[in-house]
Amino acid sequence: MSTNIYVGNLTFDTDSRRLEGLFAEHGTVTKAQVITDRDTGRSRGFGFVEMDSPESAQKAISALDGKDLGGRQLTVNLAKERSR
DNA sequence: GTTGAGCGTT
Repeated sequence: MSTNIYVGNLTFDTDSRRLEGLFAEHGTVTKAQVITDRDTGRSRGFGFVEMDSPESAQKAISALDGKDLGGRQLTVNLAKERSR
């Protein structure tokens, strides 16, 4: 099982700590990171969150996927492997 | 506005 979560369609003002706070409402967040472009340093509008257990991750996903945040509907699902 | 990095190879 995976505890790695992808969070997309974020507003560009959303940061890691906001993600952490959001997911912490549904489980224990072990890591939270909003991705910024490595080359330009600009926000990419998505991030990743890791929970302490698969059940927490799933719970957070079902609870937050499709949620409206800052006017945009969040895309939340299990993250894929780093390579793309 | 959509799936992470950096370095040689899961």
